[in-house]
Amino acid sequence: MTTRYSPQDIEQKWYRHWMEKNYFHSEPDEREPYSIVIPPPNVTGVLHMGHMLNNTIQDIMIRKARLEGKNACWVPGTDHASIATEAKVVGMLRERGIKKSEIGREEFLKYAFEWKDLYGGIILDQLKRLGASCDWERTRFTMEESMSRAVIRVFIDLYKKGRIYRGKRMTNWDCDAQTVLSNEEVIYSEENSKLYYVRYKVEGTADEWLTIATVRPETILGDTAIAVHPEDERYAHLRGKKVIVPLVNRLVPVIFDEYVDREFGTGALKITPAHDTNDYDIGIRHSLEVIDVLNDNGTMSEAAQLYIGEDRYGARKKSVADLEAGGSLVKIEDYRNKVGRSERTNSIVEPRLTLQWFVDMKEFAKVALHAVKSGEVRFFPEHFFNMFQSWLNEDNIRDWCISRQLWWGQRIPAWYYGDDFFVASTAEEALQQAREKTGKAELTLKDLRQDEDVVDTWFSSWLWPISVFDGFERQDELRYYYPTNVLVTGWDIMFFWVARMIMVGYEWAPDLLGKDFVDQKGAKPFQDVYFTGMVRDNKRRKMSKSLGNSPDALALIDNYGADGVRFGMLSSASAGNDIVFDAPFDQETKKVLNESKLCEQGRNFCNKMWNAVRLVKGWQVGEGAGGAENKAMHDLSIEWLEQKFQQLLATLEGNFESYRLSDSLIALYTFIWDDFCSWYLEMIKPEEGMIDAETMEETLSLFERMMTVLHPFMPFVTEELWHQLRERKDGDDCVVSAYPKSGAFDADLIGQVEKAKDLITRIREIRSSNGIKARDPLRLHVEDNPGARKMFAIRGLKEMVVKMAYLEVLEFSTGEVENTLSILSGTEKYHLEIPMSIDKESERDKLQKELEYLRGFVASVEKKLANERFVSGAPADVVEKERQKMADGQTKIKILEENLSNL
RNA sequence: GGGCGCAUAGCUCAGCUGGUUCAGAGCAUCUGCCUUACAAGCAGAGGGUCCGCGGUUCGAAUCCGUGUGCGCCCA
Repeated sequence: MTTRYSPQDIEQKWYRHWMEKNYFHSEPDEREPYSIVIPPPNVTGVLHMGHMLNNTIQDIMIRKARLEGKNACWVPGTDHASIATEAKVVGMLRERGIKKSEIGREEFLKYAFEWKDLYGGIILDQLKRLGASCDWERTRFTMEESMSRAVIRVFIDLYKKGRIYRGKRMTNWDCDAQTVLSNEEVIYSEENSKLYYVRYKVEGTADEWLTIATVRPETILGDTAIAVHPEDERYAHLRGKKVIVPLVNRLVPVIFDEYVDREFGTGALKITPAHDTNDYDIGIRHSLEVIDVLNDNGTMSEAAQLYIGEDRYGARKKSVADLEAGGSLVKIEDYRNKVGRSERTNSIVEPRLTLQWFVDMKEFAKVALHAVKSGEVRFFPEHFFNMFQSWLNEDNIRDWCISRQLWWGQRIPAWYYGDDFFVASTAEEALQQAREKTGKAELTLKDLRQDEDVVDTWFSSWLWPISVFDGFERQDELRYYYPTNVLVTGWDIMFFWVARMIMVGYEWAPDLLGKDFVDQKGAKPFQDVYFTGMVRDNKRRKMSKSLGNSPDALALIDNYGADGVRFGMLSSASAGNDIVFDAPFDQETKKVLNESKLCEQGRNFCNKMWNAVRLVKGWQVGEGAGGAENKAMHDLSIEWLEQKFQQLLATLEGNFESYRLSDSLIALYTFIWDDFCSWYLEMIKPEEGMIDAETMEETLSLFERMMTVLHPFMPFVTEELWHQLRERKDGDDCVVSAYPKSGAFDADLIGQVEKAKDLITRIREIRSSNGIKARDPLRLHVEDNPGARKMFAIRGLKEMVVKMAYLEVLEFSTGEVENTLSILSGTEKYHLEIPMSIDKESERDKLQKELEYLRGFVASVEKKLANERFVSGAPADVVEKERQKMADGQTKIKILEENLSNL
């Protein structure tokens, strides 16, 4: 073995081995299932920090379950990401000189699938580098045939139930992509704009004007009212009056509505129902006309009357010029406002009325809310329920616009004939319906026209926990794996994904699986939801490709190994909290360096364990090596570490229950590095390299159990060391080893050894501060008292202290020993001989300080105990603890006082 | 404007049901060590008015109120 651990070859080797052994594959059997469905990344995606965090957590949960003997199944896959993928494919075609509009739908989809086959699997391969133990045979894709069938089935089902409808709605329109965007696909940010003050003449007056302020003067062409606040005295006299819209000379009413903010601009608001969400609502309240002045592509429509065919920005310039020329422009101010842009095309989003398909969310929201409120689905951390609730409550819930003006996706199963439409799974069925409805038997397929749009990608994803098991078509697998155990996802998609999956579970699981099943196991798609935080840079910005503030995930793996990166990601990620990733920023190149102190710590940890194996494997096993004294010390060391290991297992169990994975990893790190390497191995380390067989065996046994327990967090290094430790038979791999059962532990023994460790540390401290070499033997005298007697009665403990503190002599004494430094450890008193004269002055100072602190401490405890309300009010064990503290404190004070007077 | 969250060591964060084994970890800093596993290491050390103010309590980093600063979500 080399002196340094190098992850590169080792990680590839073991991943290949695991795959060859097919360890990650799951088939239903009689074992308890443990299932997770991956939040499917976009096919267009590449691995970023968020994925690494998220998938590391899933891998930990699934590997732990596997080690515990459960039938672990982690289903991977990707979603088709309508908008993003279509944009990529259009880009690819453009490079080849092909226009989307020229080739038609079918041809386009061929190219899209071609693109997907080429690039769509990249992120999944990257997950393998991270060590993700997905069941790759089960890899799914949301545009697969059976998953698409499920989408259509659910669409039709909901339509029949009256929960999908078609309607005109104010939607976010992307003029470049010419599609509706969901709210979540629009990014709002502050931008510099202008506020134009425009005056409208009041009808029937010679020179009375009403001035409004707007950032979008081109929409004046669509104005159908001016609104003011009903209590605004400035405008009270205008009740019942009309004003003339400039440029188009349209006569529109002055209306009174409380929505208007009197403080903003002039307190008068132009109302353009076709192009503003709030205006639309006001328009409905006041029965206003809706004039849509924009075409799909962002140019002015015929209804605008002016600038027809001109794009919206050109129209803005011209309208401003014309307003000025006509004397309607009062002034222009600089202004900062929030502007919404398309996440995909960066085009400014236009609020626009369009005919769309909607899912009625009222009932769904209630069900999802109840599922979490009742505890059937548990959130970790819990406080995310607040956000969940505020989104799903009756006042805030909005119907879900599911149509997208794209080709890449499941086409909406609706066929039009004139003003009628027919929702059906096939054109033939739709034709049948059309014939019945119209009474025209002569209708043919050619008379029908299918909706051009596709459904939102999330309409595929919300079926994921069921559809990955083909649950809408056959239930054998669903019956076994459903409900899944945990969903691990970012809180940013709580609404478009988590909530909707819950809705689907409750809506369809009872039909698919039957009442008995649901009564027993629940309809929910998952038991727990673990929300991960966002990975942010040191300025607290979300790491993203567009900001360029994210280190390259794969480069990090190259630098530190997957285990190192997993450690780094996780050690700073407590549940739900955002993590600030520590990648440094190069001021000169303005680029994030692919470096990380946290990952370095993980890499160092691997190296530490690697070297521990080197040490252990370097020992020769010899009969009776070291004699009886060593044997006693070894036995104690083993016993102590075994007890601590049990304690560790109990801690881990508790942490896992509540998804405190970061705490678990830190606990393991501390145990392995400190307890095992720094203490245990040093305790048993033989002088001459010969060790007795029993100690060797115990050490190997402990080591391999540690590897199993650490395996979920750091799978590669543990597998490698598992094999370095012993010769293994085929199939005897760490990844499928047995997770140790936790049991009781002897807290008293642990406590006694901790006391001994404290004594050793104090001796080392004295060495360090007095410049005594670590290996200069010293003489230690223990003052005889029952506590010390008890401690040193433990077989092997004295030998252990002698060895770890490099003592020449350790013996009981009754009185003071000349020229010694006194040590107070626990409530025991020791005298350490040192090979130089003692600086009594500084020693006195030190003792004095310690004494002061202790007296203060004891005084506070005494005060507490003197308080009747504490003694009677506090729990008995707390009071008892305080009494013990006081007694110990008093003993210590006595010892310190003695020491002082003896100086 | 409505809501959620955060504020603890120089930095990044733990601290789950209030009780000096609770003021902690890692990194960074300082001192001494190439001690036969590991310098990607070993042995030690220093460092905090737990954001301010008020309250509840026998007792508050922890609970409540309030102020300030920051982040996010919704409008």
